[in-house]
Amino acid sequence: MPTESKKRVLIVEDDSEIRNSFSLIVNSSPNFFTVNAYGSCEEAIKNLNHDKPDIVLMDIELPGGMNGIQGAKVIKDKAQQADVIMVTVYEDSELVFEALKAGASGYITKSANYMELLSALDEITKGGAPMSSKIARMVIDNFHVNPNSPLTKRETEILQLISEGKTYTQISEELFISKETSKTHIKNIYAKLQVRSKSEALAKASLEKLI
Amino acid sequence: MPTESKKRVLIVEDDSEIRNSFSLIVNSSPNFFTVNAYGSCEEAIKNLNHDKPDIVLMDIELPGGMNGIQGAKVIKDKAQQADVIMVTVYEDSELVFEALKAGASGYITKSANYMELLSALDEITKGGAPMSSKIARMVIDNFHVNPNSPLTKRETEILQLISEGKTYTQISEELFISKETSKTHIKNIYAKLQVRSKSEALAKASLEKLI
DNA sequence: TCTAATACTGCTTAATAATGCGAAGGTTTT
DNA sequence: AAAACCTTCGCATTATTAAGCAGTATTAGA
Repeated sequence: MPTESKKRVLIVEDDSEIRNSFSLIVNSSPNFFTVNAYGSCEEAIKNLNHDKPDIVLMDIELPGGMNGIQGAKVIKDKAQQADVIMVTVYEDSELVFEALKAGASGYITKSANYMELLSALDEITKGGAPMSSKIARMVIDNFHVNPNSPLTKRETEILQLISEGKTYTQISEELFISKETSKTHIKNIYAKLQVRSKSEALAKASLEKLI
Repeated sequence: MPTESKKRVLIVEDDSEIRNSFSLIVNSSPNFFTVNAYGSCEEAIKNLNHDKPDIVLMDIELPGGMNGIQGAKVIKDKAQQADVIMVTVYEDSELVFEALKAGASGYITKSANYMELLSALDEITKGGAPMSSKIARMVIDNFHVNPNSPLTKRETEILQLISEGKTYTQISEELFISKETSKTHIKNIYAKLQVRSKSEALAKASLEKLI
């Protein structure tokens, strides 16, 4: 594969040992090459237009200024075509979801060996989302709706309509019930969830995966 | 591995050819065995307490009565310990997310061969979430926040507080601004999103991934 | 079959939220 | 330097929502 069609990989990692090791592995592949490797997001962002990365390997725990999550956000803003893979020592915690929200499309650990790193690059190149078993499960579990909801079917139905932004009147029209009935159902929902407004009900519903 | 420690796999699939083929593959493994194979959810659910499956391979497109998504919901309700893997011909569409919400922990295609099926079972057994590259990416993309939000930083901050169920007063206290200022920001958010209430703003924000 | 849970309807009052209008100081972009 | 945008603040009015209180009808389970 000629250099021109090789995927351009950008590395952002403060540990020079890991940085060099990753860089060597990337360059050992016929399909990828390290276009640059920086110790901070700031440097990487400064040279983004010049480096034009296809893939960014982004350390999540960067010292000082900008961390990997903020960095991913900026990179996805300035170079949407770039796929960001987070590199981290921690596999659990809220950080994973924050990174995904920031625009990361993959998640590998710093302990990744030759094979694991290259297969992550392959996976993302073919439109996938490389991640460990554990993270895949975390992500999937995040979708699951709680089967032990305290709400009745009707209440859940109404909560669903609230989440679509419907007013009392719209809900009653949609369900062919009186406005007063909608209000009663919503009152009951509030009592069960111990909230006092639609927005608060939605916050709790999202937290407890009721819809 | 003695039978007692083999994982109990339940198959729900209306096509008898696929059903038998899957059953044979499962039984060929030293780690799994087919505890039963049904053509409908109803049958499977009826015998759930007897079959005690560890893993359910659930066809998503079932004819008649209950489809695979409804089936997954009931199974996760009656047998929470069971991991459900959806089996489907379609890989895209809203169905994937519906299945995940219903409680599925994996997603494979009907064209899955020997290797693919067994590695999906292995993957789910070790706590992962087997799925194709395409679906992994769909799922991950679903987390991404739109980097081209029409909202300003402050407006996004306020929208975030709205999503936590906060009132005008609470928002103003939290941000050390007057209640009137909160109202102005929210008015501006409504204008930009073309909505007329907090709930509607949240619905639109979720749709367009603004927070 | 009874009965408990759920679904439904209505009224009143108080609290919040939504809308429209105007305005001023600060920052960033052109 | 002007223009455009962001953030902040206030007032008046109307609309919608929240809450409390009361009751009937229907349905699913013991």
